[in-house]
Amino acid sequence: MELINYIKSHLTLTNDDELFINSMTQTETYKKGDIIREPYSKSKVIHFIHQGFARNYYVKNGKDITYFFLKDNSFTFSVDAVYFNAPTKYGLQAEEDLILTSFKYDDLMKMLERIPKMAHLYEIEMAKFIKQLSDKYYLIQFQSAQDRYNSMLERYPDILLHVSLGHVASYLGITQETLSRIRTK
Amino acid sequence: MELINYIKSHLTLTNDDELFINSMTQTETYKKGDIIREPYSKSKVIHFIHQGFARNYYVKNGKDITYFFLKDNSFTFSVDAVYFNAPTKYGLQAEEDLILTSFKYDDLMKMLERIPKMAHLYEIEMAKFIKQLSDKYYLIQFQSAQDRYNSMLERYPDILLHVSLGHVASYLGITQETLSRIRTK
DNA sequence: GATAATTTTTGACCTAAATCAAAAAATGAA
DNA sequence: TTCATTTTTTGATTTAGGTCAAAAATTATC
Repeated sequence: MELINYIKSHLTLTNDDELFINSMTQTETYKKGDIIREPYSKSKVIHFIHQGFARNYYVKNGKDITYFFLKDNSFTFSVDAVYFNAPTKYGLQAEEDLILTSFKYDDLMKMLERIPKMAHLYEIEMAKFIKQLSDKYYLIQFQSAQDRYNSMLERYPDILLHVSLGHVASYLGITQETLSRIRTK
Repeated sequence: MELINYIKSHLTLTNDDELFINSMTQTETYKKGDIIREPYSKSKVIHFIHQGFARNYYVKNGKDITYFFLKDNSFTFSVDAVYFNAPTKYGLQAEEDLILTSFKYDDLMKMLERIPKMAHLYEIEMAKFIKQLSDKYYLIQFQSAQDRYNSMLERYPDILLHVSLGHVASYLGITQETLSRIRTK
């Protein structure tokens, strides 16, 4: 869904508001595997996934580890960069061909000033992110590899269709070999 | 620090604003070990820790597991209850004698309406929470028990002084026995 | 201060999952 | 369709950290 339609599905915009928002956002396309943001960037850009599938990742001891998967109709940005002016560990990569609509955090603030009811939408988006992080944390803290895979199957079966085994394994905090063995059980 | 002073350390309040805020908040004290909120509550109350030390916890297979530690001058509430009207897995317990200032989420919305510049403070508090969750997640995803303890020592040495070994161990996602062995290394 | 209750440490053993390595399968390119 | 590259599976081995149990130390209660 386009960003503007996503917003309009939550609140009513005047024509002028719509033009204002469009003037502050840019839409780009990426190919599968493209890096949208490198790790250690301090970019304060917020991305909305219009179409496709992406992931946040980081590199640790030479290993590529998936931090988060991102579906269409979701937002992503670096909390470290935007709120703490610090480089983020996490890069952003297209898992498949991608259409993104992006805007600067500072411009978001201008939009919220002009269209105050959008602030609540932003608040909800932050809450969604907290909930996802929190659920994921719960999943990993004391569950076996099998349990982790099971709840992935249950909650995000669609992700498994889009993504290589290695990316899922590191997301679940297990090795690729272990995940492979679990799947063939 | 008192909630009102915490707010005033970030922005200027008129006398009227201050009275308004005070009229919507309540301060209570708790003893070490007291349960402030039971797991599975749907309470939409936001707590500010004025003095003392607390933790979020949950129970899994009969085991008590620490989800998060909470220092003074921090806020805590259930994202599930407030934003998704769902019961939260997590309870809230005083790790030591506690003074809390509490207010309802709905009343926070009234405060933000009246004092719009407070909205940014709330936004920052949500961002802080995301950062903490995110850092904690990073810690647990692919680090050894030793590494987890080390970064705890480095980043939150104060927590270790306040809290029993078992509570710290479950927070780090390891058993109490393992943590004990690590400490005596 | 003695006893009870809780918390922490130590020990022996076991298991889930990591590591290393190589084969098989799938995907892509020429 | 063949060859090259990447991804997934399978196998053998190792190990970090879990489990169970009991002793020691600390803290709380009468």
